[in-house]
This record gives sequence, C-alpha cells and structure tokens, in this order.
Amino acid sequence: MTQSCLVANFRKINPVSDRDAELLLALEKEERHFAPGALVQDQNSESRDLFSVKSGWVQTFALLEDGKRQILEIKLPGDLIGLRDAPFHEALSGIGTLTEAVLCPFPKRRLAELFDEAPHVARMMFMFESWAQAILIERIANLGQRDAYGRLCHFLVELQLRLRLRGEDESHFRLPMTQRQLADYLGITEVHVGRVLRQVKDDGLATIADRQATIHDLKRLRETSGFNPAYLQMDDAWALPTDRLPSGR
Amino acid sequence: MTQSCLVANFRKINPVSDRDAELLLALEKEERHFAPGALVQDQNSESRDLFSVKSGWVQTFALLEDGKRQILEIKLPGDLIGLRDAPFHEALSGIGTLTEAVLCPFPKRRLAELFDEAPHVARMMFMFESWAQAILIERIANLGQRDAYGRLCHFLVELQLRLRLRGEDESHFRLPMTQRQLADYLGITEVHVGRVLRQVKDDGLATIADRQATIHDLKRLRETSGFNPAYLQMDDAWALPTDRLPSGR
DNA sequence: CGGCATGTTGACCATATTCAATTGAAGTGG
DNA sequence: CCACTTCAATTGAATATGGTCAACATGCCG
Repeated sequence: MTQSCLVANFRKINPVSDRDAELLLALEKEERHFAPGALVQDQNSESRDLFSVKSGWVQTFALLEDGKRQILEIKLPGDLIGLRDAPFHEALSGIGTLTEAVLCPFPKRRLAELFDEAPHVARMMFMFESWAQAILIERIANLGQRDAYGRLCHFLVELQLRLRLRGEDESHFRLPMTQRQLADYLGITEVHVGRVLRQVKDDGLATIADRQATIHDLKRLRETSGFNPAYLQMDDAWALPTDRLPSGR
Repeated sequence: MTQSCLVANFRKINPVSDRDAELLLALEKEERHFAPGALVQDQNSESRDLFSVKSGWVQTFALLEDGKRQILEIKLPGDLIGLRDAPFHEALSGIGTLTEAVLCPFPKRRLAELFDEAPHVARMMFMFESWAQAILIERIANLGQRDAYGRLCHFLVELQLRLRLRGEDESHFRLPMTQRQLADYLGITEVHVGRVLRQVKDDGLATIADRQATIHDLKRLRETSGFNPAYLQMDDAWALPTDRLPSGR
C-alpha cells in the first residue's frame, strides 16, 4: 500500500487501480515546507507548478481591487491545488497556508505531457477537477441564497464530511482559522462572524473557539444548511479502464 | 472551415488545430430543440449526457431545500454543459433554457472512451473545465464581496466580454432574463434587482429593459466591478501537441 | 373579457456593516 | 520582570443595505 495522500483521499469516493496509484505518486515526489500564514503563490503571478497537499490546511483566495479578499477554497491533505490554473498563463487565485504545511509542487508543463503519455492520469485529473467544481457550485448556492447563519452551518457540515472521509474525528476537530478568515470565506464581516458563532453555540449546534470546533448536533446542522452530498458518488465508468467495464450499462 | 460553435468559441482564447477541431465535431452531431423556459435536466437526476450549446441561452441552477433557487451559470452558444457532472452518478445541477435553444447531447459514457482514444480531447476537455471554473471563482468573489450594485456591474461586464468574443455587438445586446432570473443569479431579491437596475441606469452606466441591455459606459462599469480578465489568456503548452512545442520554455 | 406573468412602488423591518472602544493573550525588547 | 506592541476577539450603538409584504400597473394570451 502506498502512503500517498492523494490516492488515499481519492479512494474515498472512487476506486483507484494500483497502476493508476503509481502514476499519481509522481505528483508527490518533491516536498516543500511552509510556515503558518505563508504565501505560497501570488494571484496573477506566472504559475509554473501545481501543488498537492501532503499535510496542513491551505487556502486559495482572490484579492479584489478595493483590498477585499475572498477565500475561495480550503484545501486539506490529499487535495490538489492549482489544477485549474494549469492551462492559463497566470494563476487565477492566490495560495496561502493556514497552518504549517507540506506541499508537493509539480510542474504544470509536465502535467500536459502526462496527459498524452497516460490517458488514465488525464481522466483522474478531470475527475479531480469535477470534484473541486462540485464544491464550488455548492459554495455559490451557499453564498447566493443563505444568510450568515446558514452559511456557517453549511461550512461546518462540509468540513465535518471532508475530515470524516480522511478518517479524522468527526465531532471534534482543529479548525485553524481566525474569525477574520472565516469572514473572508463566508462573505460576511469579522464582527458578524463573532455574533453568528455565538448564536450557533447558544442554539446547541456547534462550538468554535480557540481554533477548535465541536459539533454538538450534526443532524440539525444538516437540516439548517440543506447539505447535499451528491458529489461523493462517482461513476465507475470513469474510474476503470474502458475495456474492463461491464458491458451494456 | 468548420461551422462548429464549440471550436469557434474555444478558438477565441486558444489555438485549436484542425485535427482537434474534427474531434470536437463529434460532440455536435445530434441536435435537440427546446422551447424557452424548458427544463433540460433535473438536478439529482441520473445524468447520461452532456450538452454543447448550438444556439440560445441556457442556465444551470441549484435548487435548495427551502425552495430557493440559485442560478449557477449562464451558458451561451459554443459552451459545454454538464462536463463536470460526467464523473458522477447524479447531475449536480439542473439545466434549463432561457430562450429557444438547440443543444447537442453527447453520451458522457462515450466521453470517457474518447479520453483514452484521443488524448487531445482529454486536454481540451480539461481546458474547458478550467475555463468554466475560472468563471465560477470570479462568481464566488463577486457573491461574497460585492454589494448588489457591484454584482450587477460585474455581470454586465462578463456578459459583454463573452458576447464580444462571439463577435456579437458589445454595447447593445439581447439579455433574455427576467428580473426574477437576474435575482436568482445575483443572489438578491427580485424587488431589489429592480431598484439596482434603476440606479445603474440613473448613473449612466447601462440600461436593461425589455430583455435588452445597452452598455453606456463600459469603462466605469469595469471600474466599479473590478473585472479581472486573466482567464482569457491560455498557455500554448496546453493547446499544442507536446512534440510540437518550442523547447526550453 | 379574465387570468397570468412581469415589473414597479412604498412602507416597514431584519440582517448585516461600520465605527469605536475594550479586553486578553502572546511576543518583543529593555 | 515589566512596559510595549500586536493580533484576535468581544461588545455596543448607529447606520445601511437589502428583504418582506402588499398594492398596483402593464402587457400578453387564451
């Protein structure tokens, strides 16, 4: 068994053959260590590499003209970062660490070659992107339609689920984000985050304090946030080589 | 020259070889016609096909537990729909038409095979997805950080740009969306859309009425919305066969 | 004509922002 | 060890942005 974060993560939602797992290992050869709060990549900088997360919490973000910041994604060990930037000249989003982190850079130029050499890798990268995109559209619905309270609940459920897939404790976990960062993620202000955090606690749903989150009532959290876990069910047609698929489906 | 919408669209931001263009043509073989306001695909239904838009305006959307609706994307001729759903059992978003539309369904199962047969197609699909994702993250920043006024301006600039790439008139175009639909797209209420529409008109930026949009002051629109067109610059390394690339870059 | 969808307007209210002051914890340097 | 700074969080008051509700206008279509 490989100890690849990438493969271990991906396997939670989708079978990965040993042959494919080996190919993915190439993405995790080189390691780079970052301090908490470090800037990994500037928005609009020339992007050479994509990264896989080996350990730590990482954020991608967009900076707006007026100094505002939107945190786009939270990336956890086993996730890929910057895949979507690969075809572009410039990185479309910035990358920064939330905790100490180990990232594995991989030249995006090399990825283009891999696509031709190993069609399976292409399919897997495509699946990774679809997965990431699924989370993005959930986020758009979240930001567009829910109030601060609902957004926070949704965020907690999503996190809880992602950590559970990684085998971490579901009901009590480290949440290494300041209220400022939560605010930039949820699209509300720092101050309001504090108020909503208190409400959620008073309602007995969850407690967030000292970079620690405790889920008290997952069921009600799911209800108030309307979480839809459809994006965890992948289709085997994509996971297996076409010639090995059962016919007629 | 092919009359493929798909290729024509893609070529605006990225070279496509004639050989690749031919491969993409396969995606537009079958045609299906839809009336305005038709439902093409339900959210969470089993998804068999993806679609390319041959003509008309199309929306993808998410329905929330409490009956709210978030319009996720506006798709125009030459765009692909449902690419991200391909690896999943269920469609992650619904699809509906805004105008009369002609869509070309393509079995997603067949797409998986294409990935193995034609690595170039895989690369192009990956690029399409990156492009779509670039628009999604712009949208997240838009929803999270800007007020209603800014969101509307940003939307207009994005539309204007996309239509311009298609060779349509940039300053006056058909905008076949009701205020209700604009509201669901921008994450504000119907009533408030009306108010903001009037403000934007009074400020001399743009006029939207009778399903028609007129841009009066693109420069100021861009300023107030902070539009970032970085996602229009693709990297040749992805467009051309690896063996034909200039070396050493 | 009547019914339905769309858009408009006004009054009122709620959610969230802004601004300002304060506290506590952690880190730095004398 | 103590001042001093910085950063994160908390609180309150005033304000603004946007939501809700209801009434009304308009145009379209059967």
